[in-house]
Amino acid sequence: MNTFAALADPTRRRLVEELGRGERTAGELAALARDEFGLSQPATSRHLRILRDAEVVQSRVDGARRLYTLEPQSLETIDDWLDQFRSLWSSALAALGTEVARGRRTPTQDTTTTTTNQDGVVA
Amino acid sequence: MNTFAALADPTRRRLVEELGRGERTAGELAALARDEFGLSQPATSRHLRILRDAEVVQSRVDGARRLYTLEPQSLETIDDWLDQFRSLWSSALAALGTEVARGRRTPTQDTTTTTTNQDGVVA
DNA sequence: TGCTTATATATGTTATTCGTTATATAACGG
DNA sequence: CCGTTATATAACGAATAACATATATAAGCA
Repeated sequence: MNTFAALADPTRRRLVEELGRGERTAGELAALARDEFGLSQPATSRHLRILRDAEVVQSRVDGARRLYTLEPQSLETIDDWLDQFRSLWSSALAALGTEVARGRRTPTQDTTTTTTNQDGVVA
Repeated sequence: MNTFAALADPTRRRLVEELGRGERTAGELAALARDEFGLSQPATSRHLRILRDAEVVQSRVDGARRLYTLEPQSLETIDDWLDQFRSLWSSALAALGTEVARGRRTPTQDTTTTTTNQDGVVA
């Protein structure tokens, strides 16, 4: 789960967003990072290396260029990690669950036959 | 989107996972980090501060204890960010999209009336 | 071949991160 | 009140991160 660290940097997230729209050359990505963040070409190259090492992106050679593509599986890993928390916000019961977990004794409305991950809630 | 940085550390992810199961005291979390990572109490306290600053967790005072709870909205932010990429893996067409984006001329099977984010695919 | 373009790596600097030990703060129990 | 418990902060060092400038590598082209 090195992926989180790779995405911890705003520049890298921006590069990943761009690659979400399709394949890009290193030069196109460097231009983007220069325009939006004022970064030098080597700086972007370093960011791309970090993304490559984390397998968030992949590159292939095309003559003198390097073409980068997103590796969606890496993002899916994060999505999978989030699964264990999704019940805490995705259902209508999320707010209730939060209330109860924080010690409220009288939730707004009674709810039977439900489960959440938070303590103090019916399991 | 400071959240990614907060979750970049494995110890902090573990603490968040634990808090996903319900409210915990700082001491319980410190014990967990000590047992699983060999960390000192101050080290865990620092991790908790980082999670607090990033609003991934919240704490409240209970006598001499601090009770920590997860702030699920922060995780939802990540989930929302992932939305723009989800089509790249969630559908059966994801693999096909990848193929085409990478320059394959003859996908395994024809698919009409679909859209993906990747270049070279029907929009 | 030799200049130019495209991209990566090297180097040095500064800022940040993460850990430890030591210490402060505040509540608790006798 | 005092010792103990619970937790945070201070101080410091080692490792890492991120940037710029300079340079290497290799392809493209006249």
